[in-house]
Amino acid sequence: MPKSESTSSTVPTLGAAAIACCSPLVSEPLSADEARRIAPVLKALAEPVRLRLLSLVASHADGEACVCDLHDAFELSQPTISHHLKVLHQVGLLDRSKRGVWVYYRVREDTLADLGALLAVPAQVAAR
Amino acid sequence: MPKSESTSSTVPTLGAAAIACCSPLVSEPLSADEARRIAPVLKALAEPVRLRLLSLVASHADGEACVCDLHDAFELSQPTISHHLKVLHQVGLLDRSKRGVWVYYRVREDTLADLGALLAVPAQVAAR
DNA sequence: CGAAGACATAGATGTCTGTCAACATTGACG
DNA sequence: CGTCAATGTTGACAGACATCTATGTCTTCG
Repeated sequence: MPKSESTSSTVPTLGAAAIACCSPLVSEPLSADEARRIAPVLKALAEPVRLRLLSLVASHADGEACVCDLHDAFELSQPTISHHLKVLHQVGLLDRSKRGVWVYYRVREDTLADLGALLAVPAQVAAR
Repeated sequence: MPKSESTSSTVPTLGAAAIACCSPLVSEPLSADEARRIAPVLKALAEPVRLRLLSLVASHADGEACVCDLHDAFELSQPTISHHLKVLHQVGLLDRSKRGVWVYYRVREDTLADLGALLAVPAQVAAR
């Protein structure tokens, strides 16, 4: 019986739930707590290799990619790639699912979209 | 005669120009160069204090705030706030303008909006 | 069972970074 | 001109982080 992983719920305080609550950055001052919750998600993205990893996963066929595919795209050791994927997973930007020997990663579009909305500039603010 | 600063052009390789070129993260794989250009901007944002600083500046009256206002909102030394503001300025997220003794910072909405667009999930991708 | 392959974890190491204290700079004002 | 107030700069230091090698854990397959 194939184990149906539930690693996604390992870090319940991060991910989309940490961001969806907040109004856009430029609309009202962010509280210290909100900033502390959101910063790790941005920090996970703020690394060239992880940015490319996320982008690669998202644009891969079927929206998911296994570690081997991703590893081949970089000149980095497999543990390093694994480490970066873990970081992206921990903050809720990537979903993991193990099928057979392979582990597939998929972009959590809700988290990414929430981040995008947080950074977006609402029309009434832009017309300043 | 009040000096009209041009500190904005100190780091021409960063800011909005570094991001506006790229299609959304999830649309196609990011090149290594694009990732290298974009990551510093995200890294500047990926810090709780800087997140709050940007948010504070944006929601301040007239969209700008002087260092003294910002400093008062944190329990950090003035040099530390100054350092964070410099980081945000260097990547093109904040504009500086000195008027008399005070230095006013203002959010560069173009850079921020470009970042938001980069992270946004286009409709055709979301409908997967 | 045993070997091989895919991925994760652990420990080590060099580099980056957030913070502060001390000092420098600049403009207002008596 | 001299003092004060608002910012920026420098140097130092502790903690965080990206990367590697070595090793561990599963899963498949002969």
